[in-house]
Parts: sequence; C-alpha cells; structure tokens
Amino acid sequence: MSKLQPVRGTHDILPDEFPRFAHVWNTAREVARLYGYAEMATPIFEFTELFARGMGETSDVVSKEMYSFTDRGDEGLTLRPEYTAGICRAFISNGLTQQVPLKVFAHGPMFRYERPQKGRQRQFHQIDVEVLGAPEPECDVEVISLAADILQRLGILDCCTLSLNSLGDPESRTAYRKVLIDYYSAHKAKLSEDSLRRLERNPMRILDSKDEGDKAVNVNAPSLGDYLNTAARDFFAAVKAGLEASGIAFTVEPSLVRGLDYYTHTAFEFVTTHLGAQGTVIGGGRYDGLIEALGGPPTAGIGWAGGIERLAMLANDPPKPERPVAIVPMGEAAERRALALARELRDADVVVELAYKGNMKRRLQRANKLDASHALILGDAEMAKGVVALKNFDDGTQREVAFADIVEELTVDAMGELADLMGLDGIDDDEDKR
RNA sequence: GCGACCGUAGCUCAGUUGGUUAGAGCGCUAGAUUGUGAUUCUAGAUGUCGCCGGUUCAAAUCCGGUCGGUCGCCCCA
Repeated sequence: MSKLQPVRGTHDILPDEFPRFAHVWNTAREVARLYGYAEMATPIFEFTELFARGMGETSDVVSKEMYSFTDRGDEGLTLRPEYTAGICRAFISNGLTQQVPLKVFAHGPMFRYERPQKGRQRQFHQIDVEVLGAPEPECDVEVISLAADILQRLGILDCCTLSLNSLGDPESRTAYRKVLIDYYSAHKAKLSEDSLRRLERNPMRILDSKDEGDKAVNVNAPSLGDYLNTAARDFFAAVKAGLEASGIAFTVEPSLVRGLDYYTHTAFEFVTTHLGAQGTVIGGGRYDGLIEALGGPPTAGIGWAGGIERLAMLANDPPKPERPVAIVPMGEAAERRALALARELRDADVVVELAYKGNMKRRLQRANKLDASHALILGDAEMAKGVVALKNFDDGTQREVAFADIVEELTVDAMGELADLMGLDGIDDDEDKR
C-alpha cells in the first residue's frame, strides 16, 4: 500500500491495449450470437459456500486460491474464481429451470490468489459459455465447435490443438478411481511428493505428472478408457463422431483430467505451445451433477472458459479505430461556429476532435498526433466566405468547402477509405505472437 | 507456498577494477515561420540510481534485509 502501485497480480488495461481485449470478447460475443447463445452476467462475488460446494473442497482453487473475505454483515463472501458456479446459481435462484436448454455467453473478471507469471494473474478475465439442461452429446460438439470458431476468427486456431478425453459417468469414474488408488498405493515408494499428495486429493492428476519417477509408474497404470461403462463409451463415441463430422481436429488425451471435481464425461482443452508454461487457452467440459449438488433439480450442464489475456496475446490485431476529423477554429466567432459544426458531423457519425488550444501550428500538431484524416480550418477569412479549409493529412492537399457541403464531403471520403482498407486486409505483421 | 533472474528519466537501455556536476535514444516542452501537421535544424526540462541498513575517505557499483517485477514449479483460463 505504500506506493501508488496496483495490487500484485492486477493490471491496468490502458487505452492503447484495450482494443486487443475488446476484440476478443466482441468476437466471442458475435460467434456466440450466431450459435443462438444469449449474453448474461452474474455478480463478481458470491457466498463462499457456493464455490466451495460447486468446485469441491479439495480442489486447488478452493483450498488455496480463493479471494475470500467477511463483509460488514459477517457474511463469508468470495470473489468469483470462475463463472460456472455463479451461472448455475443464477439458473436456480431465478427459476430458469423451466427454460432449458439455457444457452449463455458471458465475460468478465475472475480472481484467484496465485503467484503471477506469464499468462497468469490474480485478476484475469474470461469469456465463458454454458449450456444448462442439454444432456445430449450433440451439445458437447456444439459447444466445442463454438470455441473453435472463435479461435478461428481470432486467427489462432492454427496454433492450437484440441485435447479431448472422457471422464466417464459417475459410475465409471468411481470404479476407475478405486482401481487407480489401489494401483498407486502399491507403488507409493516410487511416487514424488506432489503425487503422494495428489493420491489423497485427486489421484487422476498423477497421470499428468511431469516427474520422471511418476512417469515410469504411469506406464503400467490402469487406463480410464478401459473402465468406461457402455453408456459412457457410447457417449464419448458420439462426441468424437460429431467433431469429425464438423471437421474439427482433436487428439484423445487420456491424461487430460481437469482440476474441478464436478466434471463428468467430456473434458477438453485448446492448448497452444506459444504461451510458455500456461498453454491452455480454452478449457471446459461436462458437469451433469453440479446443479443438483448445488440444490437444484437434476440438470445436465456443459461449458468452457477462455482466458482473455491469453487469447489477446495470440490474436490478430484488432480492427483499426476510425480516424477522427479535427476542427481547427481560430478566433472566437470561429470557435462558436466550430461547436455547431462538430455536432453536425457527429450526428452524421463522423469522429470529431476539436483543437482549441495554442496557435494554429500547435493545433495541427495535436490533430496529427491524434491520427486525424483531415483538418477543418476555420478562421476569419473562411468565416467571411462561408467555407472551411479542408486539409487532407495524408497528401497535404487543402481546398475550400462550403459549410453546407462539409458533412457530405467527409462522409463520402470515409467510404472511400473503408474500401481501401478492405482491399488491404490480410496484413499481419504481428511478430511477437509466436 | 517453493525456486531462478531482474529493479538507473514517461519508455528502451548504457554507466569500466567502487572515484568528482549520473548519460544516450525515443518521447515531452519551446524556437527556426504572428494562418499550416508529419519530415529537418536548434535549444530546454526531466532522476529519492526501488526502499532500509552495513562496509568504505568515497557506493548506482560491494554485502545483508525488504518491497516490487519477470519467468518457472504446483495448479489453472
């Protein structure tokens, strides 16, 4: 608190970089709309109990990463570490159980108390998609396809791979879990310290260990695929077939487990190698038991979340902002006339900056710095003639335009520029994204 | 929670084996033109050298601590 510093793990998004972030959620929102998903939002904090129950007391997020506090009314509250629990709560609280399937898109800040590193912050932002009340495998396919389309539009699908796995239904999963615990318990001596802890909490995690000793033990570990019952096996087959039919490439990754307790059946991740240690860009899965566990009616659920910071680091450059027109009035009468002119242009959707400080040189400098396409110079001489001097900043030319023609002149010009831009698309000089 | 590396101007960085007023580029301000930007030229301003303590005649430089950052482990978006 001593200096004027942001809290560790938080970052300002300054005007220069904001468009990169907005581009991610605007793109996601647009694709979600095409899939028939409605946008919604829930509060950024909830009762601690919601996350504890929803994500599982033993999950890392709940056991060590929650931003929890007590408010003045002695309520235990927590800044949301993920979106799913909040949306499920809203589904139950608002009696939306009659409106299934509920297909929603959301985005906003999440909070986890972790040590910051590349692609990981304490306040970060996610785009999020959830479908409640749709137990069919076709829905898994739809949700994954939606994610792939967003990645495609952001220009990063090609540098991502889709990992897919089935965690089975509860029956298969408990059966497998038991076998797995027996197996690892018999090899305790060879396991790393981390994995001994995982054995207590989430034994399936050991399958994903990077420790060499663990890897050796894993070679002969029982495989979850062998323990799926017929229903779970059929479900997984249907999801894979649907993805193939949609032309979405994937790799089945038996070690893909996911940290949260509520997952069942499909689990998936879009992963990139371009982001250092945090390669997961979008991750999610099916959670058919969650709503019931939270106190709602038995309701299927599936969804995913994508890290906006991570996506923004990889995405194409956002569309360039529209260039302003700068009005440069000299003298009191001209300044008054300029105010009216500015309104007229803005009514016609032209971006207008008024340059009202300093001598003309300074005003033009400022206009140039704002990347103005034109300056409208309005001094005594122009006022007398009822014209403005229209200066084009790109070629330096200047000509007089009557007051009455200014709006038309500038809106026609803007159309021409738009056409130019569209002729030049596909340019991508962003080198730091690999 | 653990580990490694790093803190000098708004930004990117230089600063020799400890030695006198701590530098450059970019940016910023002003002028070369009292009504013309970007290009050019000239001038100017900018710093608690992260902070606290120690060693020394002398510390941006060496030592200890602390705070902050970056990257990695765990885990995740």
